[in-house]
Amino acid sequence: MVEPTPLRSRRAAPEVRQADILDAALAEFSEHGFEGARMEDVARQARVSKGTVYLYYPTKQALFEALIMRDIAPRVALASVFLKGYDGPLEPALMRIVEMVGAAIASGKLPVYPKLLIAEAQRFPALAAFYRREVVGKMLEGLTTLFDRALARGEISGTTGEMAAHLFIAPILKSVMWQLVFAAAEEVPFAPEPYLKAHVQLFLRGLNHA
Amino acid sequence: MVEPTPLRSRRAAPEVRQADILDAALAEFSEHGFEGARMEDVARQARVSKGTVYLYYPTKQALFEALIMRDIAPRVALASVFLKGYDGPLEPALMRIVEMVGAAIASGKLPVYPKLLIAEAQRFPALAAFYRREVVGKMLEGLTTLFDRALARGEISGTTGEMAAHLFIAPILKSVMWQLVFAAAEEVPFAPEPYLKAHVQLFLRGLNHA
Amino acid sequence: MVEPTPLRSRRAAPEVRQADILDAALAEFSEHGFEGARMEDVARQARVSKGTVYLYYPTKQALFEALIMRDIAPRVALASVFLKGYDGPLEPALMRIVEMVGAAIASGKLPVYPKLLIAEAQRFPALAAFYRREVVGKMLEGLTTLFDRALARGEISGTTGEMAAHLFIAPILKSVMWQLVFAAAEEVPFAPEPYLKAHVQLFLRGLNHA
Amino acid sequence: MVEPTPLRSRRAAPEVRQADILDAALAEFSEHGFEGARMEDVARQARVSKGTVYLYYPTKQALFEALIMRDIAPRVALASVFLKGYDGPLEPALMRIVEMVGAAIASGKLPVYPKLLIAEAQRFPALAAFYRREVVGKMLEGLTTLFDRALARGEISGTTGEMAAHLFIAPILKSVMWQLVFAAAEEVPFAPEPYLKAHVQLFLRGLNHA
DNA sequence: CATGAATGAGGATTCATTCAT
DNA sequence: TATGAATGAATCCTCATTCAT
Repeated sequence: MVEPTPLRSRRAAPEVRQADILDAALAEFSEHGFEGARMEDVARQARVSKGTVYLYYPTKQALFEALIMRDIAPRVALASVFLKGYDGPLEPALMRIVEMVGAAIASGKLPVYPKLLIAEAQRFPALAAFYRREVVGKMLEGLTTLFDRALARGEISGTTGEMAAHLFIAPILKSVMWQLVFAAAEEVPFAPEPYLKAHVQLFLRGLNHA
Repeated sequence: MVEPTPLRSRRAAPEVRQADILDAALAEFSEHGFEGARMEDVARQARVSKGTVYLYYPTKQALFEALIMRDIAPRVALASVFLKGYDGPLEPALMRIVEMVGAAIASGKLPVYPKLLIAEAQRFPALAAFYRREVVGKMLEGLTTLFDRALARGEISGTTGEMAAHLFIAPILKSVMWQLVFAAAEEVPFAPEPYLKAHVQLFLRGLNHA
Repeated sequence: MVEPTPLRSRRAAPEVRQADILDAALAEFSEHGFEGARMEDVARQARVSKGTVYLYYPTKQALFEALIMRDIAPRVALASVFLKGYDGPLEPALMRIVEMVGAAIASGKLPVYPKLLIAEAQRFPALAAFYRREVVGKMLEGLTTLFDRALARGEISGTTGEMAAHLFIAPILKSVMWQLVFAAAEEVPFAPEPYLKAHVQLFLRGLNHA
Repeated sequence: MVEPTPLRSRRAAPEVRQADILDAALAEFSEHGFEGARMEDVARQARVSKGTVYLYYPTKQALFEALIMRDIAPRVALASVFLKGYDGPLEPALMRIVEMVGAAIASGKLPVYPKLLIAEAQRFPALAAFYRREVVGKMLEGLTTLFDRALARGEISGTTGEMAAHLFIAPILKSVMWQLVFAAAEEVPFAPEPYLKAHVQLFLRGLNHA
């Protein structure tokens, strides 16, 4: 007598469902943090039942980790390939990087992963370690290679490639955090693009850029 | 029905109790974040009963806010006085600042407030606004004054005081976050002192420091 | 972390569970009043878990209101139909009414709603208004119709139908309250039947009943 | 160093304090019922400390009982003396009674004891018994005497004095409850005076009043 | 595979009562 | 006597997780 009215065609491919679930999880974790996110809301937003979420991800923590894994690996791979393959002059590369970050911030599609990681690192040391190794590590490696080559070419001088990499990313991190934390509280929003471009210029000058 | 077993002499000065409670709250919020912290644990760590915590702070959120307020006001005042009163050469001032940050990181007594703020900003917009205005704003003001004077003296050039202030703090923020997020995950801990000193030197060179 | 021990077969019809829960709520509210009733006890008595109660009734107040609604609507409808459809002589109708009340009191199955309403009216003005309108109002309407017809027939005289209705119910209310309040305190229980029958006779004589 | 600023002269006579406390208790119990009333609010309203309340009344229940005792004894005594001493014609006496009740209702100073009793009788059987015996019992005794004398005089007939007493008070009880429960919910407030006067007339006619 | 009703441990908050001062 | 800070048992409600269907 009861006629179930599936909200979607009864069988979407499992990959599709998993993607929906992770999308929903991203939205919920972003908005409420790990503790604050409710599995029920994830399920509803993914248009599946609570049980289905548990079918693919046995715990809330597993869902969180899967989310991080999914979204980060391809981006890191892309960036890493770009950085390691690049052998041109430094300035355009750095400019391109900060332009991408600036555009991401401006578009409002800023990934909330850094914020989530900062907030939840203590709760999930394994996750922090993973992020440190696979994300931050890979990115720093790529940047270090970039700067090492520039040093070898004599394009810059006065530090090591690794140090340069660490120094270079600091204002990027600051811009991202600023946006994530203070966006709502700022009367006059702090524009990241001019800031990041000034950073590149000052940074290169500091490195005796030819 | 109630059989009280005083955990300590019935009368410590209320200020002492409040301080104990806030200390305990700092520890618990730092370790578990806002959601994860349990009022019961705060009470236990402060060696008072749950009821006593509520005697002074009517809600968990009020406790959180009181904590932020207590620890931040005096530090900001101190730093602000120093920065606005200072009129000497730039380099020693910047070095002193990064040395203090480096020492704080090394001592393990790093304040967790930035991390807490980043994690909870969305939940407490008012708190984020307060922090933006009273802490970050005051510090940036002080630094802006510092750089403006150096610009006026011709000690540096090529940017504005405000931009310089924003650029200067980025690696400090990165160091602090790095420590708070990755400390446990690092095989070889990233030493902040050399990094911050290199930052100052590169930064000043970038500003055409005389 | 959760180890469910189903207290009954996992699937009773939801209507059955809701009925069980409302039955349990009636018992608990009757015995302890609104504040005194514990959701846990309601759940235990309904042989479901606390969570299940909240599944159907999101708050204690919602449970209370649902309870009132469930039990009152059908009774009022029945009584109202009877009263409005009746067009015979007055005395047998009034006698039948007081006999039903007397039987309810004697059977111990006296509905506690009037008592609950009196106790909680201040806390739930909306509920009091509902009760006034849907229960008391409908009953008085029915009785008013009854007396108006008797007046029109010349069977009684000397007042209005509405006044007669209000006067007629007073001893019924008193009997019910008496039972609910003093039942346990009475050495010699006050028998409601003779009282209510005397009421009808005296009442009709007062109305110049032919 | 701390200079206590007593809210009143340090030592008011204990009787005065007790009276203040009971006044406050009446207000709080009336508004919130037994469970809902908070000892702290009673203390604040009586302008004493919580400890002082407990000095005179060891528990909340004791306070509640003391309150009932204080306010009821004298009123009952007064009414009882009046009723037992009265030997005049019935109608003026009954009219005087209903006028007093009507005035009390109209003045808004309706005593909330009946409502409190109804709400809390189950929780405090001893209190219900006391009320039944000392208040209701004494009042009914007085009324019974009144009606018995009228019967003896042949002023009325057709029932017993006790039955008449019970029947007479029903509309009074109804009026009081009506006011306490429905006052806020009524668009057109039900006026008790005409109702009660109609009651007396109909009641006496029913008793074959000469 | 998918569902969603059911579970119950957990945690924030309240408040009657105590007792050192 | 009088105070009010301190206590902690009690209770409402939430939500991650389970499992019968």
